[in-house]
Amino acid sequence: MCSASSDLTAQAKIRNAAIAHFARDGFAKTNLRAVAATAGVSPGLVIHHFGSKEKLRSVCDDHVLRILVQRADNAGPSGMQDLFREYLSNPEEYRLQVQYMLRAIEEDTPAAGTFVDTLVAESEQVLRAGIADGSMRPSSDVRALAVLTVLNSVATLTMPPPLARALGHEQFGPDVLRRLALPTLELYTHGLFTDDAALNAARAALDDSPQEED
Amino acid sequence: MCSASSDLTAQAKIRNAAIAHFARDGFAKTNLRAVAATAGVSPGLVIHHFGSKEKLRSVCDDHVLRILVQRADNAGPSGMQDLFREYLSNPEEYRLQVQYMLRAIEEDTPAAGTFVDTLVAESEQVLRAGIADGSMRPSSDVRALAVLTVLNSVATLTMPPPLARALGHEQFGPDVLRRLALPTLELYTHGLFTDDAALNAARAALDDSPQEED
DNA sequence: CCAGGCATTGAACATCTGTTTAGTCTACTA
DNA sequence: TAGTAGACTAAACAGATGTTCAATGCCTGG
Repeated sequence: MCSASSDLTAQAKIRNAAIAHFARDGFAKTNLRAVAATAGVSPGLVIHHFGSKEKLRSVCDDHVLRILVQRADNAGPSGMQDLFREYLSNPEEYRLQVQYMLRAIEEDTPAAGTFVDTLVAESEQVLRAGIADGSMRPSSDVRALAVLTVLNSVATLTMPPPLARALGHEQFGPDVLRRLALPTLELYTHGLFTDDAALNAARAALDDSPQEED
Repeated sequence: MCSASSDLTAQAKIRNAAIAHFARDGFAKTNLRAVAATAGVSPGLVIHHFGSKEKLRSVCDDHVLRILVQRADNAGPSGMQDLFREYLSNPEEYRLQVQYMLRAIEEDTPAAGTFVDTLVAESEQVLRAGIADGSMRPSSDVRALAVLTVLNSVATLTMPPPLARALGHEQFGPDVLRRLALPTLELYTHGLFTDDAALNAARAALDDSPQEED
């Protein structure tokens, strides 16, 4: 849509280039000269417009955050499911933003914090609704379950290359996601264990040492 | 046990310092001067003994890998369960090594690749055994399920700070692990959904777009 | 047309960091 | 005792990188 780089202001070109580089290589490994090069400007202009590499990062954070929460709001409160669906159906642009935010989560950026909070809150809301209407099983700790589902979703989208290779793919992508979809849904529908042995053992173990000892 | 740094050779002190720094800050953000400082030697000596920062990394990789697989072998082939148990019961030392290896997985190091392959293979073996003796439900894709369980386990141990904070903790640690244990076991025992709607929908969706059938 | 401000650049600067080098000290050996 | 090899250090080197600066071009308001 708005990918004609000539139409964009230099600030926007720099920001987009930075988002791409930060998403692909991470913040530390990205240097401003490379960002300036893909933006088609001089290194000095980056500083002139954004002040410093760190401020550039925070601008990118806010920009991606705003786009993602806006999309999430448009798509309705179905939690992480949307992330997957959009990831599968959408072109490069959205993948880039998701990848950027996942990087930001790893590097513990403020914007990533609010993004995660949003995801967890939505997920918890979905879980409580599902439990209320009987489509989901009650849980002993809905909050923890929400964190768990978000964690597993984020982990899937950030799947490290070694694990992707264990499935026969060079790196994570739509193919891997499709391959994992069925086992994941099977797990979420029927569970894995056929009896309560492991669960009861865990309950007993947690009762033994209810607090932390270190 | 062997933490009296005076007893160690300079090579070992440098290696241990490097492992600690790589585990805490990652490879890129770690500089040799910091490693040399915590090892109590000069920067030049690091190069003198290891040749380069990259070779130092590979030595650390192999060292940690050897320790971890040795522990895994001692504990028997119960897959990731051991990682958690040892993580919970053991002092700093083991946590450091696990953290180091998780960093290596993110950065896609050769040693991390073999470590992941070991985990996935063990996990798949455990799953097939469980399915055979009836303690686990059959899966449409055992290999993918093995990757999924390893992925979720690794994700839990590498839980990013924003998600840990969503549970009220400053960062990941034994407390968070204990908090997640019960919901995880509940999920693995009973599943989450009360009917097959989502599962059947996914099956239908995957039949619609059978991208590749390798 | 002019003046001033803004975008932009190329070069320079300062720092960080991996690495090299020359030299010192120590320990062992003949 | 003398010599040699290796551990070790301090200093310097070289490249990368974030940032600054002076200068140039461009556009706009007066």
